[in-house]
Amino acid sequence: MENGVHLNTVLLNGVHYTCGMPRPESTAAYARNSRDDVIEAALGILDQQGLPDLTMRHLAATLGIQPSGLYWHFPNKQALLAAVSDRIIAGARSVDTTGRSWQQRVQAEATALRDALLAFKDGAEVVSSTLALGLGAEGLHRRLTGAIDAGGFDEETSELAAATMVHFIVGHAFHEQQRIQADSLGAVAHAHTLDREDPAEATDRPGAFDFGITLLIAGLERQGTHVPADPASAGSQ
Amino acid sequence: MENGVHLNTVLLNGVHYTCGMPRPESTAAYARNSRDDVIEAALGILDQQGLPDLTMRHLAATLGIQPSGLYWHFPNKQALLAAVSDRIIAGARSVDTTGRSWQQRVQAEATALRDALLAFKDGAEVVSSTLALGLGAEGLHRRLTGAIDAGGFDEETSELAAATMVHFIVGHAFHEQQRIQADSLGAVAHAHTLDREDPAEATDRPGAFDFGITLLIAGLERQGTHVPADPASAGSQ
DNA sequence: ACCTGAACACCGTTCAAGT
DNA sequence: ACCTGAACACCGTTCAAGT
Repeated sequence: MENGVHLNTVLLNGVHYTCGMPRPESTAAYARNSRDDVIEAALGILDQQGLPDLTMRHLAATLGIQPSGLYWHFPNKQALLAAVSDRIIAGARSVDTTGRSWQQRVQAEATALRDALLAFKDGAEVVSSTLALGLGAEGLHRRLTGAIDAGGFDEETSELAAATMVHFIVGHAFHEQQRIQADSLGAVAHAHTLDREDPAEATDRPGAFDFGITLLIAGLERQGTHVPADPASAGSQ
Repeated sequence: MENGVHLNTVLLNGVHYTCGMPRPESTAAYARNSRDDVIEAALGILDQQGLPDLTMRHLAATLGIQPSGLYWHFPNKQALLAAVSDRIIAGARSVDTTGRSWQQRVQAEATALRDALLAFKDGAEVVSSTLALGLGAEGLHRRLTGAIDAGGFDEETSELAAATMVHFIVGHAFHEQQRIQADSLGAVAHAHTLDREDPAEATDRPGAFDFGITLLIAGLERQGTHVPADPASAGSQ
């Protein structure tokens, strides 16, 4: 793959790499990517090839640098994925609040966040791993708590309900994205092998997402503002 | 690692490997594991080392065979993990149904399933990936739909509600397990760096799980038996 | 400030062959 | 029935050094 032409090293040897100068006509021996360039390239690979192909080596090749060069921008791959996650979440469209009930607002926020996860291939999986690890992607929580707060619940209720919704939103999107991929891969292969009774198949009917969110909102409406901590729960022990 | 002593190949050369015979005193040149042995060993590694150490090579070494030997038992690693997932779910304790409301039953089933996920290190992550992929772990769905059905809901409602709960249960357990691990690793390191305001930290207070399940049950109680398909939902388009 | 070059210590999977 | 041996095509990460 190396092109045999001689590099312009003679020119480069005389450069004073005055550090402050931003992108000096890009006459450099290597790519000189910014941290943002790296994230953008990662999002590109993610969307067009998927998470399995988002390797440090592949990403580096896309940027025209060596794999080790990435470690100047990020301490490790997890940190890179956290930055990618934040970008995916930040891409969620903003919701028009004016004149809407808190229920409508929660529905709209949840849908916007789900759409953001679905906008990138394997987006839900990336965000899932990132927020399980406790890195980034707090935008999910923030927007949902904000919407629920409008219902006048106490802070604890809002946060717990938001956390419940986050798990559902991400889990549902993850599941749906995998199903899309499985369908596109095995569409022809399994086309006439359809003796369908798989319970996982029942989940993907349209409206499953809206149903879940509606269920949680209905739960909040019924609970009111009190936190259920009574021993009547048939719970853990 | 190879011990220099001579193998008992002389004895082995005379063997008629009559295929039906089960475990013939185990006088064999190699380990002769059953498929079940492999799953058991995988569960052992998972529980004591965690998912990152559950590699085909490590697993093979534990069983005393070559990595390639595993591919006689399973077509690939995903299939192995699916079998491991099924085992984890099957380990959920059974719930005493007698004289309990459907709400209590749902709570108990959900708790039993969560406990099963938490019983093995990284159990939630393994099950999460498996059921996202659409392989196995349907035990989760089955038990929850069974419990919800007792509330007299129509089949569609039961299944959608169960799917919602599955996402919450797995997501919550995943999150909690990662937090446990992060705490155990960085307990000393971050002990006096605690200027806490992380919203993810607010999630892990005890009762967050019960809250989520209670919220979903309350939602079901309010929804009754009708499926919300009216255009009043502030949903996706 | 941003990257190279080279190495280290790994992966999952295939396949012919052995017993 | 259950596994070996050897190979293929990869991984993430470190670190001294270069410009």
